[in-house]
Amino acid sequence: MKQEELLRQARQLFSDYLEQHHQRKTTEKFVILDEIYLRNDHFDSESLYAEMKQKNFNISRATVYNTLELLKECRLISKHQLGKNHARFEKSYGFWQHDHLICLDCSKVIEFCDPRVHQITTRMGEIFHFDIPHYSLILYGHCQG
Amino acid sequence: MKQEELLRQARQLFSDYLEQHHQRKTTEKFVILDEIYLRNDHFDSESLYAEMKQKNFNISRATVYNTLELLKECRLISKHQLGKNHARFEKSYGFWQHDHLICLDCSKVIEFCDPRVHQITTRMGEIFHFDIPHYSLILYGHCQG
DNA sequence: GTGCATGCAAATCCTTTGCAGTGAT
DNA sequence: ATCACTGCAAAGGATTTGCATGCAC
Repeated sequence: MKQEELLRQARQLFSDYLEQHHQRKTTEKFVILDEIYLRNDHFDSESLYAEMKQKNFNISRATVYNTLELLKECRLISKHQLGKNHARFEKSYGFWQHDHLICLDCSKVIEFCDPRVHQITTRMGEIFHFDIPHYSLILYGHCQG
Repeated sequence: MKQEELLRQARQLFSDYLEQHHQRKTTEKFVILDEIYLRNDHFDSESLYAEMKQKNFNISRATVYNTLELLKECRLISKHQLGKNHARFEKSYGFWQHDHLICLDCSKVIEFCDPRVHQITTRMGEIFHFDIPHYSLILYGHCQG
């Protein structure tokens, strides 16, 4: 799918979500969505905020955080808490669900998929009678090891 | 294994570790180790610190954090970053490695084991040529779901 | 005796909150 | 016209740091 088409659909999904949840469709929210879907990396809130400033969008940190929360709720982005002061976000609409392998030396992030992860969440949900809408799997290692 | 025997071995392992890493064997470090091995829960640094205060051990937060770090390095405890301001520790010597399922509603923590987790870490290590000494798997769900 | 570890408090980091003003409905 | 959303700056909580003192070696 083309990048523009993906963004168009993401905007539509966000718009629908805001409507359903009686949230106002502000310019700021959509500017932030656009910015995120232009990026292809694992970014943090500060670098997103900095990029806004640099492009002369007068958007506050509070709004960045509020919008990231909304986008997370409607699953247009995913958030990964890689460590205490190390939260990272990435766009998720139109991409495969995946997990992360992080190098403890150079902080390189590798994405991987393994069907067994889903099997585990399903099985544990059954065993303990939990509905499991979300999980976090992060492998920490040394590259070239 | 009896609790006292487990603690005795943990103390010995800690002592050896400190010696090998040229760290001083202070009273504070061993008092903290004892305190942790008396507990059977997933605790945070503040509750450990509070318990010290309550028992009239004059130990500072700095020392609590320093010692937790050392105990983590020598694998006598494990640390789980359940969310940004939500780190939890538990003793790990003499216990099976396990992962966690957390209820988003009542914060209940369930421990589980699944051999597929280890298979995944091994496989990804092979594929990406990483040495993977550590990982984190946390499932977030709703109980009674 | 030397100098690393400790206690204390201030500093730090990311994130959240309070408030007054703005703009979406 | 309403009142939820925004920008700004100050507050917040967990953890780290700096410095003077004390204790392990």
